[in-house]
Amino acid sequence: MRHWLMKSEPSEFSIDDLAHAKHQIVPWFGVRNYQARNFMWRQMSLGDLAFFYHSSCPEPGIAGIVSICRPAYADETQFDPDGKYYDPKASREAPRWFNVDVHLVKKTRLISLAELRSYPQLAGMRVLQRGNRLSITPVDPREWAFIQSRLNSHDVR
DNA sequence: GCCAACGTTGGC
DNA sequence: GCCAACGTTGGC
Repeated sequence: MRHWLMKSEPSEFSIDDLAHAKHQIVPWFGVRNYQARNFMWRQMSLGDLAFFYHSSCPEPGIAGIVSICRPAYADETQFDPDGKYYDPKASREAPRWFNVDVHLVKKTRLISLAELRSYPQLAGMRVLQRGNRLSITPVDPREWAFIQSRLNSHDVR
């Protein structure tokens, strides 16, 4: 099982939106970057866990945990000529973009970007690297475990 | 709003 | 295949 971090702009789709979604399951549609697509398409498996990260907002950071509950399939939004995710080069016979479905495991306290940066144990995290823009990144098992320990601790922050 | 970093596009 | 121009991301 692998671990991931998946970014979403809360103004587009937040952890609370997921909490209120039917069955707390949504397709992770709209990814239009090949590297991120390939992670979903080629490497994500049923049961993988991911941090749900809020980006481009007043308080960026980890806001929850989700599980991958359906492996990659063609992203429906690429076929909608009226939608903002339409891709004229994609067809049903040869789809370009794929998405998984994610299921809410739990909301967590917000672990802010600043807090993540404060831990030397996380210095190698992709999401903390300068210039990182990738919306889906793998998370090292040790980094995953460390963040879990911060979520479980009763430290006041 | 600014700007650094990065990905994509398209002319050659 | 190169690379300049352009668009997007995302923190600040």
